Formats: sequence, C-alpha cells, structure tokens
Amino acid sequence: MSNPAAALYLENQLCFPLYAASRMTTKIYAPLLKALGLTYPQYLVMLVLWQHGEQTVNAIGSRLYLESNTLTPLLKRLEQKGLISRRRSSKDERSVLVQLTETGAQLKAKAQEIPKTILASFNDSRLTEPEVLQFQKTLFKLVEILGERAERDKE
Amino acid sequence: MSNPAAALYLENQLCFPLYAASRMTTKIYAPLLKALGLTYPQYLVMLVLWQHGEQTVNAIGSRLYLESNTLTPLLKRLEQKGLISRRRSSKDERSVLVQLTETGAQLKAKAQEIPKTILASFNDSRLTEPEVLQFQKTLFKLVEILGERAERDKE
DNA sequence: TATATTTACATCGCACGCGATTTAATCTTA
DNA sequence: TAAGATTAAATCGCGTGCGATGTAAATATA
Repeated sequence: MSNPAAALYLENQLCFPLYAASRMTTKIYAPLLKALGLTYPQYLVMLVLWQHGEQTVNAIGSRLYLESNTLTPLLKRLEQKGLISRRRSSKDERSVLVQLTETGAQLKAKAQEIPKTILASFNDSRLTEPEVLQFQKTLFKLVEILGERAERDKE
Repeated sequence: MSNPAAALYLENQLCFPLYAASRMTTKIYAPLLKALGLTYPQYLVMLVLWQHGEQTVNAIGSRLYLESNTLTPLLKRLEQKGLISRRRSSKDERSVLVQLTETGAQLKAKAQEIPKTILASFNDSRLTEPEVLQFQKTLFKLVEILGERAERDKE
C-alpha cells in the first residue's frame, strides 16, 4: 500500500462491511417480522426451536452464539407473547428448558414465506448465483473460525 | 430441497451468518479498542474523521449507514472524551459540523496498530488469500446493493 | 464426605440501532 | 413573499449485545 494510513481506511476492512451488511439485512427482515410480532433475534430463536424443538438456554445460545445475558430477557419477551414456555430441568436444576407453545409452533406456518421474500430481495444482476454460493461458503467458514476463536478466548 | 421447511433452517440463510460474523469480529476489536477508550462504532466514526476530516453528522452517517438517532448520542460521548468538537454550521444552521480535537487527531497514531493485529487474527489456513479477496469483493457489492435498496425504501 | 471448583442462568449497567416524532432552518412554489 | 414542503439534528422508547457479577446447583477433588 502506497499510503501508510491506508490500513485505517474503511474500504480496506472486512469488519465494517460485515457490520453494515448485517444491519442492513436485519432491516430488510423488520417489516416482514413485524407482521409476526417478532424482532430479528427473536425470529432466530424461533427458528432454532422450530428446527430442533425443546432445548436449554445454553443449547440455543451455542447455535446463535449468544449467552444468557442476552437470551434471558429475550426469552422472557417471547414467553410474554405466549410463544414459548420456560421450566427448570428436573435432571439438572441449573438448566432452563425452552419449549414452543401451541401458538409458537403454529407461527411456523406464517414464517414459511419469509425466506422466499428475503431471497427475492437479494436478487440482483450484480450478484451471480455461483458468486453468492461461494460467498456463503466463505462466510460459514469465517463464522466457524471466529466461533472456535471465541471458545479459545473464553479460557 | 427435499425438506420443504429447509428454507427456514439457519444453515441455509445468508443473514444469520452475517449477523453472527459481525458480532464476532466486533468482539475481536473490543480489547484493542478498550486500550484507546473506544467502542467499535465510535472507532468507525474516528476512522471517518481521520480519513476525511471535518464533516457534518449527515456525512458521517452516509459513510457508516447510520442516522442521527444513533450518531448524536455517540458523538456526544466522543465529545465528552475530548476527542471531537461539534458546532453548528454557519452556512446552514441545521447542520452540525464534527471536527477532531488535537487529542482526537493524535489518537490516530495509537490506532495504527489495530488493523495489523486484526488481520493477523484472521490468519487461518482454512482461508486462502484469493478466497478472502473474492469474499471481500462480494461483500462490498452486497453492501452497495443493500445501501441502494435502503435509499429506495426511504421514499 | 466436606470443600473447592465449575456450570447454568439471571441480573445489572452501558452503548448501541432504529422506528417514530419533534424542532428549527432552508427550500419551493404558488 | 407568505405558506407549505423538505431537510438536519435531536429526542424518546424499546430491544438487543455484552462485560461483569451474583446465585444456586452440580461436579471434582482432597
């Protein structure tokens, strides 16, 4: 790089565009999720429960890379909306099991349309399908690497 | 896809890994930025000011895809730390001009090490350099497309 | 088995993000 | 030029994220 300060430029960074893209995609979900009465992080929790069923706060957290300081208040809001129920595990009283209510399970049907709408909104001539697939592949690899890193850093 | 609900699965989504990767990279910055007394969004504002100098809240916002509801409180915090100053533009009394203080300008020297450290921490055998470059390219394209989309949606 | 350590979740405080609204200045246009 | 529309910040309220700490249950270890 000719300019010694160039490394400090936004354009040369990976993290800023990740940050920007994440916020912008979340914004695309907002109006669709509002119809279901969900925020984006709440939707992610519902996805986990729709896919994997009852599980502990910890298990949800490992899938979403979130901890109880974020999840506990969020889960309480989902509980207040009547979408989930929470109970202490009898096998291990430290754990809290999160389960879908009937209402929460039924919401899945309404959510089916969301991925289609989102995919359509990403449709743009500047992005070819193989490019997006390759992008997704690298993105998953990145999350995996960063996830491992976070695990290491805990110790 | 064989399973009709597969579209709802986390793994098939683009937005979740963006969300996860963004949060995880921000976490990597945290300890480095703590030494400068900055949060990641505050660091982004400082980057903009280091690179482009005095400008309005609006101008900072268009570079970072943020608006005054987020920036005003953040800028007040930077002002309290003595890193920036804010004043109404005399040309247009609606605008607020944000400028680095001497202290704020000097902080740039300390920040020079950060990109190097971050780049080193992304160093992993699973990610080749051309793969990362391609990834970055698509990511920028994505931000551009989403940015245009956000502009359109405002109207 | 008594004690120390670890684990799971909850709580607290602070800094975002952002939709919605307000206020003041500037621009448009009839 | 007066009235309405637009624009730039600021303000408000709510829901995250997350570091730090607390509490209780389970596990490890002496």
